[in-house]
Amino acid sequence: MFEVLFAHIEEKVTLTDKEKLAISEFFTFKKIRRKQYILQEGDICKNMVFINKGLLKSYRLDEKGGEHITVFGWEGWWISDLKSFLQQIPATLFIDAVKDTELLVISREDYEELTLAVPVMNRYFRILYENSLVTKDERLISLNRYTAEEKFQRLIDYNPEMIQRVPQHLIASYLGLAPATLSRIRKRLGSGK
Amino acid sequence: MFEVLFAHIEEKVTLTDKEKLAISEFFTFKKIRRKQYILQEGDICKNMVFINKGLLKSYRLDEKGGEHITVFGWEGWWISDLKSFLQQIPATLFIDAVKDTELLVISREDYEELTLAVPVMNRYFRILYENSLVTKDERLISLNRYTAEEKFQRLIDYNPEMIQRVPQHLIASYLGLAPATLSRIRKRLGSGK
DNA sequence: CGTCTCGTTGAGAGTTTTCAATGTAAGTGG
DNA sequence: CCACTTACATTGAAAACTCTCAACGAGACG
Repeated sequence: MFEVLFAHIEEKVTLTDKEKLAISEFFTFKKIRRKQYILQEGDICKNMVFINKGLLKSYRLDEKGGEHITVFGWEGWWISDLKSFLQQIPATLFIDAVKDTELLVISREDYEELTLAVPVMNRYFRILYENSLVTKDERLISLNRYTAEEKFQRLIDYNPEMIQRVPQHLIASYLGLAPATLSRIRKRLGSGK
Repeated sequence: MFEVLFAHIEEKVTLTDKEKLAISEFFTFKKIRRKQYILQEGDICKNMVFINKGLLKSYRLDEKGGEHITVFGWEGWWISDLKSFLQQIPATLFIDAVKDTELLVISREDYEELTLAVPVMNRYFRILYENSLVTKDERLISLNRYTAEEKFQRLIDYNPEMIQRVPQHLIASYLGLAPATLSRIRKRLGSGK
């Protein structure tokens, strides 16, 4: 049940069996169905979630009900509304399942406890966040001032896995494009896949 | 010389005098002039930089020489090309001084050493990166699918300090807008300041 | 005083969106 | 297994937005 998580942690730091045991006791296993929410705007984000299997999306709704995806999560990724989770203030994001998904869940208090009980987890989360920052930086650069076509081309170049896993209209939302625009771009690029 | 840095760290974790001494030995103080680079595209980013005083910008140049600002840094902020710094690969960013600036500099090796020598710094950097992630998330949401006017309005609402500190054409670059567009928006908003 | 830097403004060009219609695939319930 | 509904991609045409290019003016600085 914890294999995916431990494998992910051990890419970054070394764990003893004792630490693994300690870590495992902070998490709860959970299955959720397609379309099920794990967080809605206005909720306090009580949990950080590690994805064992499946596909989630986090997004914001605008005034007109339009969905703007901030992040996808699949096997081996963490997902949450970090701001809401860390500061325990109302969330601005929704998170729900694109398909049936298996999760490992840790609460805010347990997250803090975990870093105290297993100090090497500070190091793990530090490295995890470093990597996230790098990813987000690249995404920021992509979104800022690239044309629609360039954004999509960069996704193909740097994140081809997403194109295979995620339906096109969700990719459009992720790139900040109208679905119609993305469709036209793909035609122009010769169905760039 | 280290007051600003220690104050910043102590907002997040507690330091003993011994730890402060240890920390201080990893940093080098440096002054740089307006327009001076601390990093250019293609360099390996050797240092992470804490800003004591002044104003820096980090940016990317496009094919036509256009400058796209990713981040500003002033008193109490860290700046670097994190990807280049952590992985020791060529930088994609430029970083230079908007005005004369004072820095505390730490090298890649010393950064790693520091987290080993003063373990509480793992906690500090973890929290620092958590906060950065929250900021970047909000920036991503802003850039993605908001109109120019909404982007600027959100900057006023959420980051008014930047508007006071940073010249308008650099703000335009930061928001991914042409300077002319930002000027027109301000007129529309009644010189929104 | 001359040079730069920076902000403003106008007009036309280009990109992307919106709205609507169409076709197809997939999913659901009888 | 069929009929019905929903979800998704495609396409066209017009509208909306932002950019580019260019000119101009004001202020800072040496």
